[in-house]
Amino acid sequence: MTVPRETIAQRMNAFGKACDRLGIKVTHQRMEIFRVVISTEEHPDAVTVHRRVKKRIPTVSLDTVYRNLKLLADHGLLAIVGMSQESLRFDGNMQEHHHFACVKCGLIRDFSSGAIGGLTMPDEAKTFGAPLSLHLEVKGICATCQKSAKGG
Amino acid sequence: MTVPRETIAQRMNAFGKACDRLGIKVTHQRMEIFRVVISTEEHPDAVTVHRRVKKRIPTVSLDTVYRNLKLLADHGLLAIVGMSQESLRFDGNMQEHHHFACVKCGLIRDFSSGAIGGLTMPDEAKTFGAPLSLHLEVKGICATCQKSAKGG
DNA sequence: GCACTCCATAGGAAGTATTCCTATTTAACA
DNA sequence: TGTTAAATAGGAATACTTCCTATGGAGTGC
Repeated sequence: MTVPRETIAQRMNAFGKACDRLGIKVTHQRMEIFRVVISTEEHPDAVTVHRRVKKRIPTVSLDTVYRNLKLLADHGLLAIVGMSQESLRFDGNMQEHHHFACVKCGLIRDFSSGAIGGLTMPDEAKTFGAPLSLHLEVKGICATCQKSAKGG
Repeated sequence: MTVPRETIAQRMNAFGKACDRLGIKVTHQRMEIFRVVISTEEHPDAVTVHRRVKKRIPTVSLDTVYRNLKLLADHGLLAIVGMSQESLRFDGNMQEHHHFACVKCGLIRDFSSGAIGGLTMPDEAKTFGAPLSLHLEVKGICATCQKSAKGG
């Protein structure tokens, strides 16, 4: 349930190299923020990360935590769970369906899939409690954003 | 791409009946809020819903929109997309994995699944743009919340 | 029609979450 | 060390959501 010490050490090592490769500085704050996130399986929010980083760096600001979490997510070192930076979205389609979500503009579209229609609840999900629903979440770039990227 | 007029009419009809069944009043505001959400496939946020409802009911308040969207979601007439009312969550696990999310307490846990490991991108998802990633989102009640529900 | 009751609403205030602004600090590198 | 561009702290500003409370309105019994 906890992340092994050696796994963390390995990833901290890889982190330094990744920063060099990406041309971003390896600051004390940045390292500790990354360490907090990879050291837990509980998917903390920014305020939680901030609280934990403050134990080592009491003056770290919340803005720095946000800035770095987003930067690291942009570079693929972390992931943002759920809809990124969006407000709540509402869906009037109550039939079983899946989602395509554009990571650029936040567009969300429903689809249903013949091939995936008969998806069954994986046993692994049952170990956490009682599953209620199951759907696919596809992230990608929507056609509109693809076009505007070419244009720009 | 747009929702057919008759589908909307049918669902508005069913909406009235559902409200009666649930013992909640069919107010003008509530009807228009519902109508806005079922009339589009774009998964609007609360502010967008508010803006559209105001075209018909200029004095409608944002609070009313929020209150009703949540009420209708609670009763299963609408769905909330993504993590409900939560702040951003960060994930240090960059291997392919799926999520179990507790709808009560917001707990999120990763799992990987042998059975679902070889999931392939459904063709339907490609019609919206370029898919980048694919994962399962399981919603349910975690073991802890199950226990406390029994206790209470 | 009138009073009563309860649910729903408007509008603004309050509470969170996130981002912006800018003077200062610091990592990286010669 | 000195230089420089990137990064930071801390507070202000913004955005999103919920709370508070007086008011409104539908249904019920009279």
